[in-house]
Amino acid sequence: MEDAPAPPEPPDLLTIGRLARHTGLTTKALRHYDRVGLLSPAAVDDSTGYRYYEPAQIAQARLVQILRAVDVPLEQVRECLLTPDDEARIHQVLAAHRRRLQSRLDRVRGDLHRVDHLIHDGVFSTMAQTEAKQQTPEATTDERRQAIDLFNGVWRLLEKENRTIEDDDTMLHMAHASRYHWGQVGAPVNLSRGEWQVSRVYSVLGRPEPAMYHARRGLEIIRANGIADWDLAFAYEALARASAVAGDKEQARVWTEQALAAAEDIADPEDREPVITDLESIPGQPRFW
Amino acid sequence: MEDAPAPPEPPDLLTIGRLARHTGLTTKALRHYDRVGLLSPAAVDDSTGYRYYEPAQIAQARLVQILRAVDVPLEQVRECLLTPDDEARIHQVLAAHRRRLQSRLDRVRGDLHRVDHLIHDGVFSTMAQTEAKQQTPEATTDERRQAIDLFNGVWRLLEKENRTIEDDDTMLHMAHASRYHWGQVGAPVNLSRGEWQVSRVYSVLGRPEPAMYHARRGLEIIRANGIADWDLAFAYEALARASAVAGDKEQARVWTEQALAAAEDIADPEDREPVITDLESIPGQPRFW
DNA sequence: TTGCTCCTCACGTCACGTGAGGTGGC
DNA sequence: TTGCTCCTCACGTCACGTGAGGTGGC
Repeated sequence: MEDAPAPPEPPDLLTIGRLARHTGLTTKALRHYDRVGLLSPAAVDDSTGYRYYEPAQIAQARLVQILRAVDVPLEQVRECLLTPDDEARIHQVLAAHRRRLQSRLDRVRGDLHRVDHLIHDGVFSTMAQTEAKQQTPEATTDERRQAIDLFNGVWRLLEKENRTIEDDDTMLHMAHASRYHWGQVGAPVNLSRGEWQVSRVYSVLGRPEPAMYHARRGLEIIRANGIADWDLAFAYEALARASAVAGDKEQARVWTEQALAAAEDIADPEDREPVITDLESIPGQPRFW
Repeated sequence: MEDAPAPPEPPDLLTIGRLARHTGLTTKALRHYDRVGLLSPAAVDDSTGYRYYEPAQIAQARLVQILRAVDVPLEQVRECLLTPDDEARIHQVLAAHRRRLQSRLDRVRGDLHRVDHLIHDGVFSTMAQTEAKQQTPEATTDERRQAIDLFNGVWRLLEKENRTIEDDDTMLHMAHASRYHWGQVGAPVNLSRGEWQVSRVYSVLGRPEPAMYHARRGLEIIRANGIADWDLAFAYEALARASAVAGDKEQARVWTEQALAAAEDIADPEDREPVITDLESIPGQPRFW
């Protein structure tokens, strides 16, 4: 009574193609999962090499599909399969993956902005600038160079997808080191930006107390020196983010409004966008942190 | 009078390490560029294998660094080096790369949203839904399934980074096909979403006339059927985007305001964010298109 | 002798996709 | 006989990074 020719399969077992159709995975992918031991068939025909899967494996394969569809790395998927039906474990994996994706997003967004600048200013004038910087390594003091390099290094780490705990240490101290060197050679605006970055690092690391502290210091420096425009908007952004990390949604909202208001006063409209974009990455839902 | 021990180098030529320091590239990267013939040293010492670069190559290497820093593929970098000082060519490459990055951004953003939903709703309830869908393939008509699959297929192509002209063709016709099948079996809301997607495809392909046409049709269907909420906001978004593609900044601004106003009325606040985010990817600067 | 720069392989990365070439049963 | 599903290698992807093991001149 079957309308399709029955493959030579034991009853109730699925061939690789059937499982593929049940799950939205490709047969190539399923063979790959077998090879790497992520999801192996319940039985294999010795003579033909045909793979046969149990019906219970459909759920597992489907879980793999769902996780891979949002690009969870195979190793993390493996962890989810090891402790089946462990919603808490999966939740952890997803939370970690969310952070990974956020870093990726920041990175791509950064690339996009820089490409826009290259298009806008032209590559050769950008090159001329870099050249000027690098040809006079003595003109800018070593310490200034160091402050800049450290600042950029922190950015790179913030955008790194798989930071180890050691990376976090490095990033943390590096941010302080950059701020320190700015303290030796920088203008007030450099100090406030240094405080901003230190605050950002603490927010990303989920430590509201220091995040809030340095965000406040940044704002104080800005006010004391009559700095406005872009830097002011970002000072409020830091406060909003730190508040969100602290779980204070109400305060986060208030500071976000302030940041948006300050963004309105930014002279160059093209400079407004980064503020808005950045504000968006503030976790509205503290449960993700 | 030199303070560093002079490497055994012909006068005025740079060793690989020096060039690296001049450009911010690593020596590993420079050796790689040599291997693949992207940037080869002017001279190589036969006995030691030492690479020596001409001072004129500093500018080339620096260009490579700048482009790679924003992740321009090596093949595109190669094109920029072939016609030196060709700012127009570089501009083209950068414009193409901007599109690539935009696709990447959309993709990561999509993953992030889906992860949020998985975290919010739980993986198992998501699986239960998928199961329900797939277990009753006869319950939903084939045509409905086709409309959905085509719709999703268009999304995948929109997020693809290196669309060929054939991909563009496929995407275009696929969007119309999806809309057609919805026309056979869908509710008005499906039709409006179909029109929205068709409009989006034309916008992405830089064709304002049809983009505008289908955006308008989408809005008409929505109004005729009293549809509101999210769909209404996106209808305005499509009009804003199409206007931007047409180069009409003023109209784009007006429709964007409308979209934002409509977003305010969306019941679930979590559903507001996608609208805002999407509005942001509208090119404010038509020169990029 | 120690340091520093330079060299060449060979392999790893990440998750499969793409053939080539062939089998087995309806 | 034709179609369809299934199989196993082997190689490619992208841009380098990571050792291992060694050289050459101050």
